Amino acid sequence: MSASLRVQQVATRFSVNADTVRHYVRIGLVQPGKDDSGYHRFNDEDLKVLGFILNARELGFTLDDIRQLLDDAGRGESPCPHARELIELRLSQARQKLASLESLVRRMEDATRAWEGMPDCEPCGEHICHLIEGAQHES
Amino acid sequence: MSASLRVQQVATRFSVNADTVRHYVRIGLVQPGKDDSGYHRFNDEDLKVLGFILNARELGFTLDDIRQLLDDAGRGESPCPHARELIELRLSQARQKLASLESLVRRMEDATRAWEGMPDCEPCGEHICHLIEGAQHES
DNA sequence: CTTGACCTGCGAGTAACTCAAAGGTTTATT
DNA sequence: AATAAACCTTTGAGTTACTCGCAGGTCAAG
Repeated sequence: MSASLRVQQVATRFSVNADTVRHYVRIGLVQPGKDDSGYHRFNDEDLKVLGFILNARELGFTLDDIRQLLDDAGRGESPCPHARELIELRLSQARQKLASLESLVRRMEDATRAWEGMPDCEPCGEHICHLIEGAQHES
Repeated sequence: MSASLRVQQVATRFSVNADTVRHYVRIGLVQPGKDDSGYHRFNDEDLKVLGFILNARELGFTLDDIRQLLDDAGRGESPCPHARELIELRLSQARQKLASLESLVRRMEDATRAWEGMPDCEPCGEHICHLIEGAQHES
């Protein structure tokens, strides 16, 4: 039906960088065939796989997770149980990262607020930067 | 005054991995002297620098930022103006990352909730994993 | 004098791209 | 037809901040 596409066309269709597509090809997540001159040709199946990858990526799966899910499907098994396990893991990791990022942002905001009323320090040999070295006492 | 310390002792004092300290030495952020047998010896100055590094790291500065601040101080200039600029940059980046992480977590939570009522899919050739492929329509 | 706990420098692995180099192909223009 | 622009290929390396492993040197205790 639809003609096979080359890398740039695929990338445009999915709104991603062509190098991203090439990356997935390089690590074997998608394995498009090649035409006579050695160019990759993405058929409907390849496009489906690529769409799946991008979708899963949006849900926080790692490329390694995605490889496992594709392997499951490739072996004729349902990837769903695996997907449920993995998203639980990735979600808990994402929540941890979120919490630590939130506290980082808070520290940074506290510091910038505190620094507003402070003068720049002149090199005194005592400390390297009193703004930074003083920041540890807040919060 | 205080005796010079070796890597492991320094690491313990600052509650970090010894390899982290070695990493900072390797990339030249701290430059402790060496004793006769080639072991690094951290004197008070080195400890001050290391403390500064760890402090700045807690405030979201990158190691490259920290290198610049140390260079400023090493040239006898006040690192403070630089520190104010850099933290503004890093804070805005952190906020962006936070926002995208928040939306990721939301997507993941939405997906897991939606998946609770859905059966695992049997391989049908139509899709790879309907859980994941169906997720794009939510939110 | 051997064991164990330290230390050294160096190379490589992590995640997911992104960029560049060197060269081949196709398409459009002159 | 010649040439230039816009593709494509493979491969290697750079990004961040460690972390681990290796091969081998050093030092204190039993």
